[in-house]
Amino acid sequence: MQLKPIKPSKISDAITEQLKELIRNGALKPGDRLPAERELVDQLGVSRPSVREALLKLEAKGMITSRQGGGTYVADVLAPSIVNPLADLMRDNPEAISDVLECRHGLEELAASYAALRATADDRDLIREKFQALADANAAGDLERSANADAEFHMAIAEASHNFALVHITRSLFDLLSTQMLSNWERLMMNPKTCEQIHDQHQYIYEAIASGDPDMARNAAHTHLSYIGRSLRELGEPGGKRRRATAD
Amino acid sequence: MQLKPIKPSKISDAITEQLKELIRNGALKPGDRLPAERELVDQLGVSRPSVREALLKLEAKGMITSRQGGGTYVADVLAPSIVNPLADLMRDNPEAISDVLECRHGLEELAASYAALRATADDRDLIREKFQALADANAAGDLERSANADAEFHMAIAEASHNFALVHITRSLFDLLSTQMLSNWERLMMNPKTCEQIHDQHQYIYEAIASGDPDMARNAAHTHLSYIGRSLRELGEPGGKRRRATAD
DNA sequence: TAGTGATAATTGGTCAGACCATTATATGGA
DNA sequence: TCCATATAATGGTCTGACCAATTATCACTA
Repeated sequence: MQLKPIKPSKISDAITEQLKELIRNGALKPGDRLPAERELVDQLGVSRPSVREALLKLEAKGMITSRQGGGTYVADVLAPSIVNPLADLMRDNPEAISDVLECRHGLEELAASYAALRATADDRDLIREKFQALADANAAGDLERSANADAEFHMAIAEASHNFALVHITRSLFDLLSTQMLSNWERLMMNPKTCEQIHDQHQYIYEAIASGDPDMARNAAHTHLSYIGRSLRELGEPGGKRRRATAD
Repeated sequence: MQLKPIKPSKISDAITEQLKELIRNGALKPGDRLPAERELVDQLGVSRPSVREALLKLEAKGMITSRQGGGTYVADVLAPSIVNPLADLMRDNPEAISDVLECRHGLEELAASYAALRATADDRDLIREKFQALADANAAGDLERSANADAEFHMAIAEASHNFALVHITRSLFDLLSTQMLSNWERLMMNPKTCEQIHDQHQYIYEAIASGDPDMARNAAHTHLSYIGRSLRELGEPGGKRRRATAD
């Protein structure tokens, strides 16, 4: 059974809650200026470190911003509030992004292999449908639509693996990379030859799954994904190679 | 055009970045204890409030947790977003356990392949060490110790892949399956012949990684894990086969 | 009068040192 | 050996001060 902590009694938490409530109910609107720290100290009857802790937490959540000498202001709600710690960990860190990408690709090979073994007729129809939608979007030159179609194509394969965990993790990694994916896709699709090759690779994957050959499906997925990885590296890091083993 | 702030120079931000990097590259693993605040003060040459600010930010993001008198510990950033839903799924749906196992095995093959490519001399030493510890525990007949050693052996391989996403997800799945693993291990080890074969397979994996051949490492891992999966199915579901494609 | 520049007040950022509350560890006795 | 107590370690809070950046003020000039 889940019990609440007896004492959540950190002073700064109480202050944080109070301020969050003010922002929630509209007493503090985006752009409003908060009272100065020393003023809050007087009003709340606590010390300045406690007030600062509370403000720091809100700032870490992106709800307020502070400028030295300027004051503290309620952040614009329209601003993207990144609360996902993992996304934060990956931001400004291309290496971490490629790690996640690499991981996802490994899972997709696995999914392709199991999909070949376990896909039902309905699964195969759905994959074929997504493949067709992707080809159409590509032909139409609609980059955003084709990027989404690509994601749906690969997710359909994951679902055809009939492995709950695989589907879930794959989807999580997709979400994690969602911000990156469109730009990656755009860079890849700039080259018509690359575009054509990717189309062929998708078709091979589909055909391997449809024919029920797990090894062929895995190889097709591997070929496709290593091609994508290679292309992205060439585009993104001209002359630069991964150098992970020297990190320590 | 997007310009960077001229001075992001808050001291605590620098500390935060440094700690995040340590978490990213695995120097600080989930569950690890951070140095005490006063010790960080000495090491970094800054004041305690600055250190506290940095820690508070990380805590607000959910990357660490602090207990008064206890210390500060690294949380697992992937666990909440990916593993918690899986834990729920497994509780409601025991069938999902084999899915998670299957998924983990796929990730381990991937890890073995990348470990062969990227393992440093230190990595290889650690893997060898864990392999030896596993063999010793096995010889001593200590089931619990050998089950733990097995987990550590496979985690050492994951870490040698130098892919932080792979390490985190693998660790999370290990934790998720930890309750199952001991009983599985006990069932497997009841048969001396199985025990011996598993030892040989572990050795092949280690040798493949040490020789730096990714395909061989992947195959060795695949052989090992499919053997485990097969053995468990034979032991656990006598006469019963997976029947996944009918699940929907 | 309107604009401009220097000056002062305000405000967040940082520091030092101290004490308290809680937890972990070592110590000692049964 | 085991358990209770004493001790140390650690995060939480506080006071007070000074620094750095910003903003507001106001006198001065064109």
